[in-house]
This record gives sequence, C-alpha cells and structure tokens, in this order.
Amino acid sequence: MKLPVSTEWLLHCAASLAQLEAGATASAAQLAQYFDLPAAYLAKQLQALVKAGVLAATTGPRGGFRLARPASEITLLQIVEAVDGAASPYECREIRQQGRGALPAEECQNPCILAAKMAEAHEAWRNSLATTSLSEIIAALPPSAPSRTRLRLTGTP
Amino acid sequence: MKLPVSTEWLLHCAASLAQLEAGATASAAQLAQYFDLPAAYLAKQLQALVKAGVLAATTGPRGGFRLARPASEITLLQIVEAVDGAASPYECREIRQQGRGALPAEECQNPCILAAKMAEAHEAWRNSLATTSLSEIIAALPPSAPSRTRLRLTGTP
DNA sequence: GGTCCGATACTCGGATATCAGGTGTCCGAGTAGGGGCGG
DNA sequence: CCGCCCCTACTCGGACACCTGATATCCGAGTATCGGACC
Repeated sequence: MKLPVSTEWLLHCAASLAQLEAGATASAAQLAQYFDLPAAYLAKQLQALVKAGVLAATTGPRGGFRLARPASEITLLQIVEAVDGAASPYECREIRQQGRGALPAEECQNPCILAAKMAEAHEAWRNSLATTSLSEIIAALPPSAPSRTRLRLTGTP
Repeated sequence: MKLPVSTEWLLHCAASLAQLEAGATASAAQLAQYFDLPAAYLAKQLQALVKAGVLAATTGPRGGFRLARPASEITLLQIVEAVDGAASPYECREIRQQGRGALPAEECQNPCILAAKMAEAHEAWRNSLATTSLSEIIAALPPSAPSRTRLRLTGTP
C-alpha cells in the first residue's frame, strides 16, 4: 500500500496556492521551481486536481492554476483522492465463493465480514483526512509564511 | 494506494486456520484448493506471515501452517502489515526544504504539518484494524462454519 | 512380536521470469498579452 | 493621441518511453511417516 510520490507534491502545491491572493495564479513551472520538482510530470498530476474540481486552470500568459473553491472547503481527502483515486485499497473478490470451500450463495447475502472490517478501516482513514481543510493547514503556519510564499512563488508580494 | 491481492487471500487463510482444532495444520496446497488460488504464489505469501510470527510452519508429511498464537491475540492489522509492510503509505520527503521556496532548517524542527496529518490518518486506519482479532471474526460466522471448514479444508471433521 | 533402519513422498523455502502501473518526458492546441500600424 | 489588428510567447492538455515492484512459477533442502527386514 503506497501512495504516489506526487501526493506530497500536490498537497504542498495546494497549500501554496491557498496562500496566494484570491484570483492569483501560479504556473506549473513556478510550482516546480518552488519545490525543485520535474515540471512536466508535476503538470500532468496537477491535471488530476483540475479534473477533480479542486483546482482551476487558465491557459495563456499570466495563466496557471488556482484554487477552484475557498480553502476552507477543500479537504486533504479531496486532494489525496484526486491524485490516487477514491477506490478502497482492499478489493474483495469474493474468494469465499470459489474453490472447494465455496459458500452457497444464500450465505453470501451479507457482505464478507473481512471486507466489511477493511472497509471500516478505510472509512476511518477517509474521515481523518476529511476533517482537515486547507485553511486549517494555512492557519497552523507562521504568520509570515503567506507573504514569503507569494514572494518566492510568483514574485509578487 | 492499493493493497496486494494476496491480502485478501491471507486474511481468509488465517481465518480458516483459526477454525481448525488447536495444533492442527493445513498445507499451502490445501488452502489453495480451498479458495481456488495459485498454490505456489500462495505459499510464497504465507512465508511472510511466518516471518511476522503470525503463523508457524512445519515441514514434512502431515505438516503445514497453523496459527502461532491464540486467535484472540492475532489482529487484522498484524496480518495486513505482515504481507504489505508496516510503512506508512505517505512518505514525507521534506520537499519544503528544497527548491526556491526552501524553508530554513530552524523552521523545520517540527515535522511537516501535512505529513503529520497524513500520519494521523494512517494511525486511525491502523487502530481500526487493530481493534478486531481473528477470534471476533470467527465469532461472527454461523455456528456451523468451523465444522464445515475443517471438513472441506483438511478432510477431518 | 518388537524394534530398528531405510526409502519415500510430502512439506516449506528461496531463486527466477513476466507484466502492470507509477514515473518521467515530450510535443501539440489554445489563448491572453504586447507591439506595431493606421486613423 | 487613440483604437484596432496581428504576432508572439507562454500556458495547459494529452500522447509516448522507462523502470520498479507485485504477480506467477519452478526447483531444491529438509523431515516425519510408512514399510520392510532383522533380532
């Protein structure tokens, strides 16, 4: 069970975009320089957040990415699931219905208990991530952080 | 973030072994037939549970696998982490210290907030899995299940 | 009949191919801005 | 001096290689058992 490395990238990128002024944008190249990441691959992953409706992209000069919604309405879960997919890491293939020990269909009306427990754990994970929004992340940073981020990311204080 | 398919196999195998009488064993071939799984690959994965101390293996005729401890002391978490590893799916590579926006080391005394939140979610997932033991899984099955399992798995009622 | 011994068959354990998905890179379509020209 | 137009450069978006790790398979080392021979 491993999240893509780009998960960390996008979490930090989203947190950085949340520190810009409303409406301001940062290009993929700027974000890549800011964190020293491969620009092309980062751009590809940012598309996932656009498709998920977390970010909005504008093309052309002065274009780039910005938050599609207020930072308080973007949770860590939405970012993580945008890049990695919302599927549960445990996929029940109903092996209890296969092989010599196959259970009759009548006993399989209820979902497999093991699958249910795994789904329960996944839900606990999701709930934990859903309780934190980007605005809370920003609030935990030093007060000087947003200004510094704007300067070093876009060059406009 | 995807768990190996063998995770489901091992959970069901462990649950089946927990239904045998104390000291009884089932071979990898028997378990593979019971669930219609590739025997060789299943044997390889069962080794992981042996190394983790969840199962005990005995070679030779009448040999096979059995629980290394009482079912009440084996949690789902131990099984899942035995096959997939105990590492967190999110790996913080401290990109906040790299690139143009690199933070000074003095601000990085505290762990990255995003990494902390991800670790918190992972801990919630682990706690959820740690609260369920194999004996609780068995208890949730129909009373006739253990007898049936013993018969179809090892042939000895 | 009891006991010892050897062959046997069955078990796990690790080393070896194969394939999918994340990682990395590239080029093309589209657009907003800036400069030049004309009125 | 003002407005319009064209060009440029910059942006995202999707299509194409590469490489690590999960998947699948095989063969070898070790051992408890079963049968036979001997005492």
